[in-house]
Amino acid sequence: MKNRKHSRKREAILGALRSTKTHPSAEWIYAQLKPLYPDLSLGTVYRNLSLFREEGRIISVGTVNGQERFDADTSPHAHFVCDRCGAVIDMDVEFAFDPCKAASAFSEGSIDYCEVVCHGRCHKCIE
Amino acid sequence: MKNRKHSRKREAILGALRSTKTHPSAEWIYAQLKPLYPDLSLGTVYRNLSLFREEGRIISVGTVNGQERFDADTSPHAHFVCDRCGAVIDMDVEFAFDPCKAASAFSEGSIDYCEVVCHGRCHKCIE
DNA sequence: AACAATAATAAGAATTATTACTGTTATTAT
DNA sequence: ATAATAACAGTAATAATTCTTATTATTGTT
Repeated sequence: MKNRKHSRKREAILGALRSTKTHPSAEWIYAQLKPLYPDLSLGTVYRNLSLFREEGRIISVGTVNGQERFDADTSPHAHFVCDRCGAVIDMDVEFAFDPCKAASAFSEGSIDYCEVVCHGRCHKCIE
Repeated sequence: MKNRKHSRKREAILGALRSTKTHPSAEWIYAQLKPLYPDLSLGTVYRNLSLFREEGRIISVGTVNGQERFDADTSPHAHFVCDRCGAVIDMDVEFAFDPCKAASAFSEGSIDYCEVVCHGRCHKCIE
């Protein structure tokens, strides 16, 4: 969009997010990449994640335990959050509706996108 | 439930949340009550909101601009968030489904509750 | 009413996630 | 090549929330 220059680290950040389905935090991505890019700065991770989100290349899944979680899969799909361990899991459940369409009757504003987040306990935490 | 003593301030905090449909933050509730209870502490608001949530008497609507937002209406209903001004509005839209039921097929954990949040721009911000 | 037991609170320090700033480096265009 | 500027590291700053401790309020019991 803007005069954006190429950057190896930026690529790596997006790549790291795309390589996982764990919906990680900025901190997690930083920890993953730090060994590969020893002079990587946490601020760079935050800044680039913000850029990606502004561009619509990634989405925010919301905040879990005070940390924002991201997803490189921008297709509409629901998420499950384990309120005990903080895991965020994609829900392959087929929702029999599209929240955005269902909400088109909403008269108090214009809707860009919708999130569906279910909370509970994951398998590992139930046992 | 517990050995919980009665407290005027705790009542006031819940009352303040119940008195509005703006889904306020802890800070907002604090600002509302401070004139009435000059020795009210922000920490008290946070602590009691946490208690209410643990008891299921209120719900968290999520984080908007870094601040958690609360709702005293615990019945399942969707929310709209204006990404420009941060307003949180109840959606009276009748969802033609119950996310919790729709998600009962989810096999990776047990679901306690679901949230549906739509993002966009409110009327005031569109003009 | 006085009293002990203990829950609730105020105040502020501490923690933690995120953002802003500054000087340097890397990338692109000329 | 070199000039223009985006991107960066490193650090400082900010802001929301939680934690700690001494004090106060509430409740049940004399």
